[in-house]
Amino acid sequence: MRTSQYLLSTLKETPANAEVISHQFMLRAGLVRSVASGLYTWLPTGLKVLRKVENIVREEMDRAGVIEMLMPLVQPADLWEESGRWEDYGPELLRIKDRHNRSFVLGPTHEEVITKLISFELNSYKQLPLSVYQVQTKFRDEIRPRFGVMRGREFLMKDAYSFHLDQECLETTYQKMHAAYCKIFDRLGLDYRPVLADTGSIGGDASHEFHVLAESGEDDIAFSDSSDYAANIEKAEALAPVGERAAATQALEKVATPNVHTIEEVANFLNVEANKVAKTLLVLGECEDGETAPVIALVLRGDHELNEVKAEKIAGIATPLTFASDAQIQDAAGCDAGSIGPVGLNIRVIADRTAAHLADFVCGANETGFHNTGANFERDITDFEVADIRNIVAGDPSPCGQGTLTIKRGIEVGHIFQLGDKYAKAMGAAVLNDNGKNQTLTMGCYGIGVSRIVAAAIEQNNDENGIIWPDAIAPFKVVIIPMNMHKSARVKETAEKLYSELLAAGVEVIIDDRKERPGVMFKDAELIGIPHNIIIGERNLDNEEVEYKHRRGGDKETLKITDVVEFISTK
RNA sequence: CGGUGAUUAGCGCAGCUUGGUAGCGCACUUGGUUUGGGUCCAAGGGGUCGCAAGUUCGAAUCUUGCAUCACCGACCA
Repeated sequence: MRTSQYLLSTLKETPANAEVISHQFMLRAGLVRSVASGLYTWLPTGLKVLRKVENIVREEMDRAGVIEMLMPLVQPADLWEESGRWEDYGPELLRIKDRHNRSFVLGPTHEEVITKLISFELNSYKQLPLSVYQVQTKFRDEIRPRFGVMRGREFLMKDAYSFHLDQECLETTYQKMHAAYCKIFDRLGLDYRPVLADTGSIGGDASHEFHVLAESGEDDIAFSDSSDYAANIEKAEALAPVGERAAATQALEKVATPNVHTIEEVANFLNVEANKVAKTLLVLGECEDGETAPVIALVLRGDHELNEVKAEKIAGIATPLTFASDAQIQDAAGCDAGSIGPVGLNIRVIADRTAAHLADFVCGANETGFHNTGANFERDITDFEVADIRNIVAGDPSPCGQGTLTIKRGIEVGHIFQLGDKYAKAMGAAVLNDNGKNQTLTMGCYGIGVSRIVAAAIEQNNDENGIIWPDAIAPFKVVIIPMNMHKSARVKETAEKLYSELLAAGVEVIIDDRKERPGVMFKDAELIGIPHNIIIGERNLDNEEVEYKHRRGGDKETLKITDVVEFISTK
């Protein structure tokens, strides 16, 4: 490629509405342009990177015996009604109508289409197991798209689905996929971790997420410092404190705490640590049609946060988790939100494991402007349940039993699920087993955010001058930067010679043949992040040499012109 | 959806308070100059001032409504 015939589209200045590094560099390096919120055009350079990621994913899927196919972006509403997700998926599912007023969706994922297809295509257990994948555009009408292509509304995803007769077979494929994913992220050259994950709204049993570690990530990942345990904070279990709860030593006492609401204010006002205060949150329980929802109290230690995913899973608590309104709080506790406490509360009380370990603690007195001190479980609160409902915090013991947890930020770039029979049952995907009986299939699904990987790779690989691509996904392998080739016939001749030799050797090379000063060419090459730089100048030509520099840094070296092609080919 | 802020040339911004010929830098075109890290000089081209209504002799500027974009939160994965 010649820059003179290419759409380079680099920007000197950072566009005002790009916040994160990857978004800024993707715009400045001319990888993408925004069309509307969460919708992007991929410019030539960006597309090259996107395709490289896609191809690595494709190669490893193929190698793992997964078969490629392609499903439509637009899907009929019937399929979604059949799976139940027409109702369950919510407004993120973009619903559209055609000219005949028939309802369709823009596919946010393809479980429905694939499961329906498989229900027609497969008849016998002898055809199992089967794994298929596609690389397709997905559309999710995110409430707030952000960070460029990191969380766009339209994005490129690899989604794979596997079909099995039983759980054991599913688990074998799941492990193969796990290994294939590790291979993919290894090849991409990213610093990533597979972590235990919650299965979320897609449902199912077991799940791992693959995270690229980066400060700008939207997820918190918990790691053990002395084992390979890693889990999304949504999933990481908070163990019960060891030992018995301390015995009560203080009497229960009601104290006036005027205009004191938050845990911080309560702790300051009463001069105690936040970890000696219990906070009580009221949420709604499940209700039958027509009934008023019951209110349930969740008790946490003052310095801990509620884990909504864990709370939602407790039987009787409404999904999605809904906090009680001010009126419902008044009704259930008889006070404002800042003064709720478990003592004397006449509703279901669920205490977090750590909160349940408190003794002589402070809590709301269920009277606006008052708190209790010296509160104790068993003595003052007789009827309560204990559950793990908090987020783990750094320093907590690891659930694996080894070491303590630290927390890092991650960008979710892959997610694998064991789905079970949720969709197979709903869509009637079954085969005859070896007894000639109909048997519902068991499924797995496996996603990789292809376009998100491009952004994640930049988050992890950049400096003040621009992107530093991992070699495997760089848009070009080599850039030839001739110094003043419009003045020097020797430079021009050498540059052109090397360019055609590299092309002939199958190397992805771009030559900067613009009539620009050297500084401009260096800056652009660095911004775009091309790994290998060949610099050709008069000063080295007398020795039949050119300079070589790697984007990642290190000293410039000189190469004999005759050695360049081989040198680059071995990189 | 709640909160905050923004919208003036392709990009980054000023002008608005106090209404009166729409500006600057980058980019672009032309000529010259320079040539190992975003040269310098000169001359140019390019704007329904987000949209609509209102006030006014006159609106980028004041008023109202709407739209779009971004960030924080909630949501989602």
